Amino acid sequence: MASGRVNQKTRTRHALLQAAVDLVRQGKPPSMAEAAELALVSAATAYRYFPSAQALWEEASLELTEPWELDVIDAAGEDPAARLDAVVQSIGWHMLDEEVPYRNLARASLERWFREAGLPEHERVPVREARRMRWNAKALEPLRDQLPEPTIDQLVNALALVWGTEAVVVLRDVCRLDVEEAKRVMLNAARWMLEGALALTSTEVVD
Amino acid sequence: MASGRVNQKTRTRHALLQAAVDLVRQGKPPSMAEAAELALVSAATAYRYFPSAQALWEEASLELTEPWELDVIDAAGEDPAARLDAVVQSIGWHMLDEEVPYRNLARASLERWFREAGLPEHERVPVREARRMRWNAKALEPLRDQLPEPTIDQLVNALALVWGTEAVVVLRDVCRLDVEEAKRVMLNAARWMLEGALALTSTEVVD
DNA sequence: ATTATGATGAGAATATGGTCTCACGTCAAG
DNA sequence: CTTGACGTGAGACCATATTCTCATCATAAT
Repeated sequence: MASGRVNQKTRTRHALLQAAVDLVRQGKPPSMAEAAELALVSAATAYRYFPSAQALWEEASLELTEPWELDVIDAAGEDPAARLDAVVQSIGWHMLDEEVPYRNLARASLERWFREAGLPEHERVPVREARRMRWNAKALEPLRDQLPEPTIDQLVNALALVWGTEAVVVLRDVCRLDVEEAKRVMLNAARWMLEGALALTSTEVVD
Repeated sequence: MASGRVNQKTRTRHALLQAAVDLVRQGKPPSMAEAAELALVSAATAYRYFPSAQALWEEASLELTEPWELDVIDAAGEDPAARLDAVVQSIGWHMLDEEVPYRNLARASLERWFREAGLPEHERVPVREARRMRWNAKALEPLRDQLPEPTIDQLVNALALVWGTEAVVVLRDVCRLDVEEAKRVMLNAARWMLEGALALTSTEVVD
């Protein structure tokens, strides 16, 4: 027996998570009290399942994230540009359509940096698992024999600048674009970045 | 008479700000109490000058920001690439060297977005004054007659993705690069973006 | 130097986020 | 069906951030 009363526990957990998901959707700030109330659970119990409102919000946001499959890329063919387009148009654009949860994740990781800033190197949580990098790498696979290894690595990193949560924040808050304009810029930025890398690769690179 | 006792007030204000600046430099989390103590001022007084610890920290971070002059750009000559390099190498790289205050500003503006998310359109603070855009626009001025207006606008926005606070966060946290690698990628990303825009401008643009 | 104005300090008061305690009721193994 | 382990609720409790109150003291104008 794992430990009696498994159903009860998963039920409460789901109720809490679901409540948090609803609140996140509404852009509400993290609040254990509010989530607990909505989940018809006492605050004390809520804290037994999630260490803090932040944590709950973060998990709820993750819940609102699409579980993209790497297939989209291969489905786009062998042309790196087309593959990159596919990534940006599916994931990148989706982020622009669903800003809130992604902003939550961005905030969470930023906050974590400050919290752990002064701490010893060990005793740190695996901050972010950069899914983004995998997508970029996968999209650029066909370039393996056209570009030198280090250039590809740099390009993968550079593309991480162009689409993703932070890009959403930049395009919306800094550039003050509406969602449609932001999508256009994001896509063009990705295309330009790739094209530029291909064009400049022979000449100057690095500082 | 503006309102007696002006000196006294500016003195306390400066003391507080200076204390906060020191604490920000050390990466300390916002704390009115700590800043007040360091400034030899009571907490109550501190709150008379700044509405919250967050606000004080934000202003202190702004203080640690370099007051860059647009001159750097013209000094780089007429070549857009060189002008862009100048911007990235001065401002962008500086941000990588002085992460803390910039991260503070990023966090502050992100938090503000959430705080004001549910609010009526009016009653909002002018969130961010995008200095970044001005720099990019200025750097690209020589392109005025080579590229169509809308393309330049898009490029200005796209470049905002490549260098700036959010770019610092991406390169350091998501890509997990050390400062030197991050500098190289940031510079190359900017160069690629420009080159790509020049190369693709005639063919496909926008979605 | 005197004084009225207004800045300040100390600490009480409030709000909020999170922890702890313990009595209660329920689920599941027997 | 019984029963004991275990999840839960209610509220006390603590810590921190911000506000309030009022007495005190410094400063600028006289």
